[in-house]
Amino acid sequence: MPKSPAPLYEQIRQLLVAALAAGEWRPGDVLPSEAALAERFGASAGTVRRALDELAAQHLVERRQGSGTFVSTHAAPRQPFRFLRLVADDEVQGFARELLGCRRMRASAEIARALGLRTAEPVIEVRRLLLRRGRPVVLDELWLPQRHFQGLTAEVIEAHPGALYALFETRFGVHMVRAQEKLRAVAATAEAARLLQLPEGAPLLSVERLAFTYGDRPMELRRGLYHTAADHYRNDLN
Amino acid sequence: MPKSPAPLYEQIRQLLVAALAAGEWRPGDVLPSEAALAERFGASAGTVRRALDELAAQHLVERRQGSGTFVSTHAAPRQPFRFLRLVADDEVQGFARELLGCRRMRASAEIARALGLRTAEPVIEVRRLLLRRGRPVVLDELWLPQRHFQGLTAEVIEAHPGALYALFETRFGVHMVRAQEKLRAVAATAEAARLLQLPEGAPLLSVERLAFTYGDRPMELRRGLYHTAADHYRNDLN
DNA sequence: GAGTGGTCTAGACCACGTA
DNA sequence: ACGTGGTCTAGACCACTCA
Repeated sequence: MPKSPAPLYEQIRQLLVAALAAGEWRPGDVLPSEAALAERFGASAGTVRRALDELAAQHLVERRQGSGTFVSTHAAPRQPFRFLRLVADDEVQGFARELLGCRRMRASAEIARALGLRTAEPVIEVRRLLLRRGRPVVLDELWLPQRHFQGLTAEVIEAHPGALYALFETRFGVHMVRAQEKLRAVAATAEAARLLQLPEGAPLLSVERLAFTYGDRPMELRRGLYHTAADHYRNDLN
Repeated sequence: MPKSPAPLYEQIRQLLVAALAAGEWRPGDVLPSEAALAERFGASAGTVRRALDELAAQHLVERRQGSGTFVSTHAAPRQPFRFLRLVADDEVQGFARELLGCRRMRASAEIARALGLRTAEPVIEVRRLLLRRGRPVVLDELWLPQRHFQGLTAEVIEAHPGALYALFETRFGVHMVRAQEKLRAVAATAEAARLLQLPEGAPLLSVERLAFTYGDRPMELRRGLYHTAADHYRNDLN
């Protein structure tokens, strides 16, 4: 509990997040206008505007002058790989994908801890490759709490043309809002080397990601192994 | 040239950046109050406030309620290593430093291109180790345009207790504002292995950083090799 | 042309830090 | 007690999008 109550724009921001989490508006939908929201929350337009600006800064919504304020979506619009920081040295864009597997399993202690589950709760494991110019550059393994992703199978993934996070939105109503990554340099295991067509022991960039949906609830643990010979992980520091 | 002129708050922001670059206020100094700046620029307090908020979001200034608006500094206050994303797995903080060398040299083509110099222009090269619990974890090499760092020697570095970027501010008036990093996994060379006390070929995280001062002028090229056994590079994605 | 977000203003009041 | 930034309001006008 804060000593002094949070400012009104912050309270409104939280109410809007709660409404987004409850699905009042889906990704891609347009929100009510500032004036309408001001009336709904009994605040001035300026205060609602501030709340919306904060949400836009967090990429929860997207503002378009003349059109309205829209719920952000991983589908279609901008980058289909908003959270993927791997870029080609020659700036070539895009990846091909190859699904390696999708199976149900029970959460290891580590996976359970990361996702806030009990050990041995059911999770779904997905493994795949990302390729650039026909060469594999990323080996991805990811784990999802099964209760939020009922019905996710290899067929569903293969049938979906867009990014995984777009599939999660449209099919399961799970929108990834932010993520934390831990990076390390590791030596390729025999299996990783085989899949990435590298010698065993080759240096790989290990990227462990925990992705969160509305309300900071962890919804995906992902471990990527990036081959960084002709690609690099780009990061901007402010 | 933009068709329509930039908004007033953006013009004011740019004027403030220019004043910061010209040294009208030094890192740590307090800026004039919002009201004073509003009079100076002939704008309303709200418009100046917006400009200052943008600068605060970019970490160019720091606002303290009741005290004033201050020019950001790498010296003392918050993190002495604002741009260093390497954290210990057990969250232990801080590093010891060991200077390996500081010498004048001529810019290679690559260094010149990164720093916007002509090939063979004079630069200063610094090499050092960062240690945690007595063990080396980072091997840093960095290159600086000599004309902006006249008088930088090993003795000057050794005599300075704080972070390098704090030294650059106080001694050379160069404040690093933002940076771009490119990360790769590489195999330790013989020399890197020796300095980091690792077997040759061990996987290392290579971090190539280009740091910019006011006005997006590149002022430092740095290449770090991070040993990521008990530490990891942390990144937050929004 | 109607409706949306974007800019700019003026003013009131509050919260905080310092002397 | 004073000066600072932080919040909130009300209203005017502009710029853009789309039917």
